[in-house]
Amino acid sequence: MKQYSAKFPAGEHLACQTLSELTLAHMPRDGAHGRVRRYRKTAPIWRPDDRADSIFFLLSGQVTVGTSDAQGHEIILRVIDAGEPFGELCFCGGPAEARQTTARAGAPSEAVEIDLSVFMSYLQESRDVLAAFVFTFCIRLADAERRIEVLAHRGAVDRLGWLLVHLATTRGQANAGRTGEVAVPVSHDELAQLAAMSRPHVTVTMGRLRRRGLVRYGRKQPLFVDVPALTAYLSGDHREH
Amino acid sequence: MKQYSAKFPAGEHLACQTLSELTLAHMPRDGAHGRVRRYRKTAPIWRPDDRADSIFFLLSGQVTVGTSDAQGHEIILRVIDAGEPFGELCFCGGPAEARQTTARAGAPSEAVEIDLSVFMSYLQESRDVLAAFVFTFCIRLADAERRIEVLAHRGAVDRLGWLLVHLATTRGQANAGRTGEVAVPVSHDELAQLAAMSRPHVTVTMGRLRRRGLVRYGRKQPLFVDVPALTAYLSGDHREH
DNA sequence: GTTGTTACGTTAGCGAACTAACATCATCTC
DNA sequence: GAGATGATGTTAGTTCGCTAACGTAACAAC
Repeated sequence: MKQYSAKFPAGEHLACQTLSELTLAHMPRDGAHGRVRRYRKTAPIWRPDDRADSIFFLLSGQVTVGTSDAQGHEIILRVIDAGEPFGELCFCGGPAEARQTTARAGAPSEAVEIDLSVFMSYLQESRDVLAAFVFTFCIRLADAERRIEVLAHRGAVDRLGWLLVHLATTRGQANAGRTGEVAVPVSHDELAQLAAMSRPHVTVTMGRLRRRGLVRYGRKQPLFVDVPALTAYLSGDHREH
Repeated sequence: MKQYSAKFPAGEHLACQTLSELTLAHMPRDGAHGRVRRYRKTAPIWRPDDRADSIFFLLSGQVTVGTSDAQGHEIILRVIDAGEPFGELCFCGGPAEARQTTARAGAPSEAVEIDLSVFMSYLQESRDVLAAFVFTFCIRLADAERRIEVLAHRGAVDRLGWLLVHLATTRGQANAGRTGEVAVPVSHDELAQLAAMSRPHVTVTMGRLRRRGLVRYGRKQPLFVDVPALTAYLSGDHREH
């Protein structure tokens, strides 16, 4: 549960030394019966019309799942990091359904593809695997609902600000620098696709947050988010003057 | 799987006479050990700071789960209809976490509340119950990602239009009238909270869709959505003139 | 070391959506 | 039926964010 360790500390959980996210380690013989595939950067892994009849585990690299609207705007639904499963929504649709989305390698990547029917038979064999699958779904649903919450904010400062808080708590890594600061490796373009705004407006809005000292970044420096300060700023009435 | 019957016809699914959404019928002795609670319209069921240490099943009525931002805008994350479980995100957070959201009765409602620890022991007892739980999560994750997709559209016509398509395929009931038309019982105010726009602008935008014959409604008549026509309109380049 | 590439930075002008306020229509309550 | 309530309809004026275009900084390839 690496990406959620900040929000869901293992120690506080119910009774769950067994509760963990689904990984390739849950598959028998380390994923035998799966096909290992390699993808170049920007290469598509599935397309909207492809059949949803398999589930993937990302071995290395990064994958984004998203769609694009009629005007050609690409939007990111979810980012997958190494070790995580993706394409898992085939579970409730069945192999006759289409993916509807596009998955694309955001960096050179390797993934194992397992047929849905094979995967389902794995699920039958162990309650632990099934429980891990539930846990993964639960975390992703919580994540998706937070994204809905973020996107529901009108106003660029709020939407982008809450997005940064969300990213910092899920994908960020604590920084050796000032306390509260978290490094978030993300480009303005990716932020635009996550916050559903234009890239130039992301730059303008980020500049506004930077001038207030809520984030820190530069042409060479990666992005640092001061989560407590940003949260306080967004929660308060920052509409004055 | 009532609300998804249109999208996920049972016949086409893998091997799943057993695959169904989690309902109170999956709980032993029809939910003994659960507390039945009654709520008046608009009464809160949980608040953001409440502990997430129980799961609910809605017996009758309707519940909305949502949040409100710093400006006081209420936004709806999800709508729960009779028979469905809610508050299930406690599963991955554990009982020490807060709900973060607000659940509110949208109509006079009855619900069964089951302690998380009791519920977890129910999950241990049957693989079918666990599988149903996975299925419910999977459907809700798919639903949440479609909501993200909807909210990522800029422009009121697109956002509201795709929201109506989404609602029609999930909550709508086929109409005896023209084919393709689906009745969707929803107010402009609720649409505003779902699409993250102001209520007046919803009315203006709905009027625009009505003039084009894509939806049909009136002061007394409920809302009918012409799904194929609306989908075609939104998919095409309707930017001309 | 010039060129291509990628990401961040900036601006002008325009169209879109919000706020705030009020009008209309139907239903419910007494 | 006289209000009260709640939902839809409408508008004026202002703010906001988009498009489109271009500028700048860092880096890689050769």
